Amino acid sequence: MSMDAVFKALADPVRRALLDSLHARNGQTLRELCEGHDMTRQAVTKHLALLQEANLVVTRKQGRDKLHFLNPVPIHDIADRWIGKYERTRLRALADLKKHLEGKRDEK
Amino acid sequence: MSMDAVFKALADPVRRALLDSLHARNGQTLRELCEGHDMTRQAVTKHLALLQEANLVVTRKQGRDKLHFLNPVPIHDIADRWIGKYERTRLRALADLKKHLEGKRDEK
DNA sequence: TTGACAGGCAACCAAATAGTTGCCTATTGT
DNA sequence: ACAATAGGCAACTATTTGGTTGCCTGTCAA
Repeated sequence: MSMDAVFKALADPVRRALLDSLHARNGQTLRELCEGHDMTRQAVTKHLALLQEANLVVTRKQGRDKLHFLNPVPIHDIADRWIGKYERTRLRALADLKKHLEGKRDEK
Repeated sequence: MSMDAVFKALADPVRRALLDSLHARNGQTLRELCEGHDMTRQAVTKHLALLQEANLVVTRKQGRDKLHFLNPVPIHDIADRWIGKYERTRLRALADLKKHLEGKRDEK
């Protein structure tokens, strides 16, 4: 699964709001997800398409409605594989940062 | 600190590679960070500017060199505040997803 | 069966982004 | 002093992106 698609999908505040909305209440229809967003249904559809490409959202057609479900796995993967890597050596980076700030203070 | 700037900064693979590079060796100059990227120095400068706006990278001028340091705090914050929220209810979302898949199988 | 409602598709538009080139300043080493 | 090196700034271009409008299909309910 392309991690880049997930990062790109998370980059937009509207899309994060859509995830938040599904997080609060899963299985919403397109119309429901449009509420509170000052844009057309088609614009929201496009955002949802990106979320689906990133596998963050999965859908099911039910009658004339389309239900949207949150898939937390890609977020979990990012936390695990990518952020975890930085957390592991966070203290070293912070030490470097401290040294940098001290160096800065030394100047002039 | 604007969380949006951090997400936006992380959305680009070049910028994530720059963070990885600093993660591997902190305090690199602009020229050093340019190595291995098939683009001009100015393009890399622009990427670094976004990383600095997101407070993911901090710099110090040393003579005619500019040293770049990784600041892991914003990444930590995202893991903590944003991803943590999804992790907490991950099992419920996965249960919903399972139900959704079962529902799909029932169709037709 | 027909009107209303949920959603899909495609063309189009404007703004943001990623990149370039050209030229400038500052610092270093000889 | 001066050539080489590190980096900054601004203008320009092309592509991507976020959004719109218009129209179409499918489903439900009266």
